Amino acid sequence: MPELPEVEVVRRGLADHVLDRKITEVTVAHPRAVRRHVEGAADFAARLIGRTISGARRRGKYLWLELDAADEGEDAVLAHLGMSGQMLIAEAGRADETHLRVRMRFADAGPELRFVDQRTFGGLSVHPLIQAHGGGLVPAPVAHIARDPMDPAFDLDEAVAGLRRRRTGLKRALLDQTVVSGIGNIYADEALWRARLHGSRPTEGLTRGQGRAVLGAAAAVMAEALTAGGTSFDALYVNVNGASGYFDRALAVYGQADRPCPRCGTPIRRDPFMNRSSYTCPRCQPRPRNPHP
DNA sequence: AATGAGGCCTGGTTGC
DNA sequence: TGCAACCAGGCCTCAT
Repeated sequence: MPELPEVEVVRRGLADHVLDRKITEVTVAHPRAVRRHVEGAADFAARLIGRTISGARRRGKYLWLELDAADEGEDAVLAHLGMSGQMLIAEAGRADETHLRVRMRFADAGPELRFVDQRTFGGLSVHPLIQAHGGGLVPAPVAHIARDPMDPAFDLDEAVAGLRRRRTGLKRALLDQTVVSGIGNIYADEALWRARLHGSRPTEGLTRGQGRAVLGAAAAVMAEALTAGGTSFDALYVNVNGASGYFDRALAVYGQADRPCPRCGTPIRRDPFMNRSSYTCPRCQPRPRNPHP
């Protein structure tokens, strides 16, 4: 499940393999993969052919490749990996993946870029770069996405204030990409556990200290995941596929139902949450008396 | 305006 | 054994 650390690993891989390369051929194998490019697959391809990739950027879970320049109004290829999306660098001639959705070939005839996505929640599209609401030059659909904790311009106190302005449960607020971006279900649960807070705690009752604790924990756990994920892929495998090495060893609560809490030994509990699951330690993270539903 | 629920997807797993 | 139900979950759309 690509969240911020996984997407950052992909971004770094793309920066290593596709920068300064000129696109000469684009194939869209599945129209759904470019559904957010409203002008259609043919237009998507036409806008890329002849362009040179000049930057690999990321905000939260969104990733984009700048084309030719990084000025306002210039285009970028926006990628969202969704649940199962992968960006792969593949030697030309290697067999197609079962769920290959988009292929890009380059003028240098070197390795091609493939977007592979089993569940097609993700996709690619081309957009002009605009000023984001919170600052920075981003593709238009990313304008409403908040800065993430790894952004040098991330403002922790502003993010805490954003959390406390919400009228909802803390975990819902953490997953809301307009308050702070990059956090998904896995790192939300890990951050809440580290901060010893329950996700159904109402945001309006959150102290500034608690807000800093949970966002600080989110930044820390994602930084650790990035370190782990950044070491476990070979040169041509851009996607680390969920930081597989990290998942096994370092997750304290996510997916650990009935296993002992690493801090106190109490069995971790799994509860339904928004058509998915939340994992908590019932002792370290007691449910508040006034839980947000 | 802000919040929350539903829907989109497919392969692996679980249960009858 | 075979098949159906369930599960993973980010994000967009729509309703309240």
